[in-house]
Amino acid sequence: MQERVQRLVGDDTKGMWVGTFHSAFARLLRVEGDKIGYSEDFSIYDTSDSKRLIRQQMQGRNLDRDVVKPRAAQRMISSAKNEMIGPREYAELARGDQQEMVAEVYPAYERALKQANALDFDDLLLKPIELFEQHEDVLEKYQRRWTHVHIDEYQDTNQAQYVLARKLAGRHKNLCVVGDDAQSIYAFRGADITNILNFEQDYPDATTIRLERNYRSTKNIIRLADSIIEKNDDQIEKSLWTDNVEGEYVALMEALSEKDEAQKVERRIRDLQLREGLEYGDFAVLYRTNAQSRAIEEALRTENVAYRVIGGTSFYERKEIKDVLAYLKLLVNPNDTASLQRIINYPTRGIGDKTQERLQRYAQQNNLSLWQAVERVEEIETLGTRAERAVGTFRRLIARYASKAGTGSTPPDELARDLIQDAGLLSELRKEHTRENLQRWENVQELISALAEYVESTEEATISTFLQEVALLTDQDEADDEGDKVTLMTLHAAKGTEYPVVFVAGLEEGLFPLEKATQEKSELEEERRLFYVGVTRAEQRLYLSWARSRYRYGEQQSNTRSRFLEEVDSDVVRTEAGGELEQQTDRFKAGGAPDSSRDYDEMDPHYYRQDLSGDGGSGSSDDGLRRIESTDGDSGRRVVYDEGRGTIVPGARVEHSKFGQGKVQSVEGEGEKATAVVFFGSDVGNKKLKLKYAKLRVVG
DNA sequence: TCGCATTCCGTTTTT
DNA sequence: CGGAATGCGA
Repeated sequence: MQERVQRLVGDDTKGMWVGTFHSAFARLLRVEGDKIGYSEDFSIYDTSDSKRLIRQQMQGRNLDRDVVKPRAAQRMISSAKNEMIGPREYAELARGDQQEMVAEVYPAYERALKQANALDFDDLLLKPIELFEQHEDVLEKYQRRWTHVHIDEYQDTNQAQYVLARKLAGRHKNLCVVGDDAQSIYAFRGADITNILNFEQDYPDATTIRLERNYRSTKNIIRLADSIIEKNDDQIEKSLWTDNVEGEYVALMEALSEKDEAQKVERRIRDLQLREGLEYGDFAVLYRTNAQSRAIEEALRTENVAYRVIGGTSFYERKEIKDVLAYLKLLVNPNDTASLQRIINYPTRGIGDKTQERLQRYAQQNNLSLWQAVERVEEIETLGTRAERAVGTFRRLIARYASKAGTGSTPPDELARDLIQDAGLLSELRKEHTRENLQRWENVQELISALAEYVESTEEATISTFLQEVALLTDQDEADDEGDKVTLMTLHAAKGTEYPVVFVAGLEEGLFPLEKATQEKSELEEERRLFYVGVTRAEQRLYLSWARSRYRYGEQQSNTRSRFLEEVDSDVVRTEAGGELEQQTDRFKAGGAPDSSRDYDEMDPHYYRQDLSGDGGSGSSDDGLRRIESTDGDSGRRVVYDEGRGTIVPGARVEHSKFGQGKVQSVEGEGEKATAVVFFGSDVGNKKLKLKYAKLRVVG
């Protein structure tokens, strides 16, 4: 992309910039932030830093965490910011306990951020708007510098990005956006599809060019994609076409468990690689949630198939990395309270909860940042001598390195290495010789190397710029790791990529679409667009897979296959055996279908007598119920199928005293805790029932 | 204050 | 299941 843009613009790339909104405006704020009260060394807070700050504000004000948890509060505040609703306006709009409490925390959170000289992700867009509004001249400067503005994936822009684009393009009116409403998958984080839908109204002179020819995929894949997206009511009419070949059928793979699914994927990859001469780099495995990567990784690892995982707990999200980063942030920006709290007592140095509380109280009372309180330990009367000494030692450690960093005489990587050594971080990791600790230690070394490399390769590199860049790394940045490897990622991370062979795994009700997203039409349609995004990543071959059972929350859960599979054009799909896809178009109608026993027959407990992993066994228990057990391979987890309640299985038709007849969608837990999700027709919808209480009668 | 044990709790998806 | 938050004894 960057290359292509460069070719368009020519060699004179002065003033040109390619990247995300966030990193563009973070850099802009570095230069211009002082005009609205931020020094260039501001910290960038990720979601967990924000959460930490919010939790603290709630504690400070004695707010009941049962009403709103910090995590929820963080999300609510973030959404508000995405819609450009400030604390004052929020307070006016707040309705109900939760929102009213958030209304109380929101302004305090904003003050805390300010005091920490920190910006959260949302601020990186909001503050530039503030800046442009208060300083016309700055806006003008950038309008002149960036005479043309191009925005890709415009369907994923939010309100703030919309305003920024409008402002920047305000002078030259050279704005070009590319987007596809069918690929809008970020509504949950404030992306506003109306930005793209109303573009022609907002810019009446705009020319619209429809891109309806697909150069990527085979006819079969496009037919499948079309059949998916046409189920959405909310969309712009398009007719896609391609000159590409018909191609292979789309294959549907059915597995017994997530492990089985992973193995099937792995075998298929190796098979294609050998027979079709494909490389590992030609394959992508896509899934709905990051947790699903584990099973697939395991299968690939056992067979020595090289792979890379995009996203998930990425390198920079690991605890040990965040710890080191927190030390570095503190050097650069001592008022960064979230970072200070993170490491003030890690490794433990005698500054426990009580001492921290007292520091905090002192800071609040004297309107100081936490670090400023640390600097004045001697004045804090509530502290004993032992605590005072511990805090003093810590203060001197940080101050020593901060001044070293200030003079710039020591190379940043060397400074960082010495600091974490002195702070005891390295010896903490060497304390116990476990494999995990060794890995963590290596990760820390890798971070330092990354810092060294960054300093080497970047003009005017400082620790501060490094930290700001690192905070904004995206999944896509991780992707260009070289090497011939299978790529594993979430469907969200797959946006904008393409691969000869694509697997979309985990097509099960409750997982994809996610249970939570099935109630609201708009959310279900977003899930469907996500499915659309997934299948349109494929160039040559597409595999869809689902597993009859899957571990979730450490419990085994049985599943029915995703409703999306019942919706697709079955003419282009074949099962693994080469058979046609049998769809159950009526499965969501409650009235009872002629073939409704089909699922049930397949779910007969005997079905599971087939050994899942090679070393299973069976047994019986003493409660009078016959059970079939198998031990699930290396995990040693016991899989128990309870024949006593046996008939309540996915697919079974049941009757409830209040809701009437319905169809079991999934069953979770066992014994006392067993629950089932039952669909009672479109009026009632899905209900989650405890089998212990809900007396379900099996009918038919 | 620390360290261990126990309980609790959750999963979307991400800049 | 696994990580984080809480509780308790030393």
